[in-house]
Amino acid sequence: MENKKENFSEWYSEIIDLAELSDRRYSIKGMNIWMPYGLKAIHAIDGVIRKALDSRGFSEVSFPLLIPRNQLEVEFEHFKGFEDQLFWVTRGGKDPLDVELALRPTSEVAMYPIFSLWIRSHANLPLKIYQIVNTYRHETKHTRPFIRVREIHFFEAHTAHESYEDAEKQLEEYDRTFVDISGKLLISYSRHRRPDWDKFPGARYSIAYDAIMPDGRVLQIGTIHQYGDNFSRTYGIEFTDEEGERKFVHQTTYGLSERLFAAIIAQHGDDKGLIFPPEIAPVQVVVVPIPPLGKGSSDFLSGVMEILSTYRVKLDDRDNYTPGYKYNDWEMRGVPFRIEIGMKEMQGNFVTLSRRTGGKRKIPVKNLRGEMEEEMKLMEETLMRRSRDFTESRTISSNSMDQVRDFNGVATVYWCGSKDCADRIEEHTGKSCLGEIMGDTTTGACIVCGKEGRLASFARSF
RNA sequence: GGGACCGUGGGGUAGCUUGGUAUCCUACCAGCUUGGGGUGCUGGUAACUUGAGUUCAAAUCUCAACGGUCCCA
Repeated sequence: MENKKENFSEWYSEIIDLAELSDRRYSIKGMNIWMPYGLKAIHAIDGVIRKALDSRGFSEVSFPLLIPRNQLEVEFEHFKGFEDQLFWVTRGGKDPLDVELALRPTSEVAMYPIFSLWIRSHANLPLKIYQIVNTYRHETKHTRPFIRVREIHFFEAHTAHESYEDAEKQLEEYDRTFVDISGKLLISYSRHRRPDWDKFPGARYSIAYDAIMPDGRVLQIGTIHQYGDNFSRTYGIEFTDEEGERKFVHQTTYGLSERLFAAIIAQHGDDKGLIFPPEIAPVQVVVVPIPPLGKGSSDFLSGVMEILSTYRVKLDDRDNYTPGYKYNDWEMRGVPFRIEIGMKEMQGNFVTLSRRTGGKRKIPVKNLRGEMEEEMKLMEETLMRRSRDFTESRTISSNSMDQVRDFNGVATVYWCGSKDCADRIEEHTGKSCLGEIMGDTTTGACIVCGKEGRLASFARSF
């Protein structure tokens, strides 16, 4: 393996290749193949997201992929934001289409005309739906698996509310949702209110979740948007309130994507390869038999497999590979736990458990079920702590432009909020403005102009 | 948008300057061997992005297309 800290880019593409997460050899740039192992992982991530949303009253839907041009061009600001990245379907068979169809870059425009049919009265509100679908953006920049692709494995929640205040409360619920999700994926992140010039096209304002990667750059792994009534006025999404008055709904969205997977790979992996959080590991425990085993081995092995059957467990009984090869192979693939079973284990009626994060111990077979549960929890704690420590090590607060420039990571500074000052900082440091840090209430002198400002982050980003 | 570089078996590469037999590693297949941290040996399959040009002869030189990478805005 490449050294992860020294050359993240190479490490990243090498591990995706070796662990068989994604095949990049498809002939369209930025459109990769989900291989079985990678697909299992992203489906598990989907599962974590579904659980977090379903438990909060969201319902899953699925809208069509194609959006007619006329429907798209109605909301000008939104359209303009995506215009340069749209894929178009222009023909049906040999004949040109009367109305050209765009592949959704996101689904506001597909959904909202239908929202106006679904929503009649306050009794229909709040409307809370989500979908997990592919979206399409014609990226021209450097594409890389899970980070920048043209066919995106996308998650989007959409809500509609009676009032702006209700919509604001929804944003807080999204935050709690993301605490749940990131707590299972064990990734650390920070929250920023994106500057006005960088908000989602059509939004009142946008909040982003940013994760730091090993090379010090930042990856936006999630966004929440307050739309107010920007879209409902355009698409005529009205309801009758309790007083019989017609009003426009206030809307929000919440977007996540396969970039979560990228963050997991990046924040947990090491020089041996991947480390999967137990919750989403395609294989949680691998059992490696160590020959020669002798009599009774199949009973012993199947007994252990039975005890572990509540987990995603795999018995590696390939006989053309040595145990050492298998250790390295499964470690590279990020399996959290390995159980070794040889003659010694069979005679002593125990197993040897090895953690991907380091350390081995012997566990009597009769205690295995309970101990495994404990070990899973411990592993989660270890990975979460590592991820937080890592993020902390890549973050500084500073009041020196040179230090902001030279630090390889995220620098937080006081910033007055003006575009001019952000431009000055970006120019001097090569880092771009992520926006004000959410939840921080301190104030200080802007690093550029000296006026009162709030704490904001600057970093190179993907 | 501007510039630079690169396309050789599944992956990574040598060869290109000076035109002629395509190298090595890895992966894969078969067999034997081995097995508590990437066993070893033997044999085998498999490649010059595409098109045009120059030439007796092109991976190599020229032009174009397509694909990719990196840097700058």
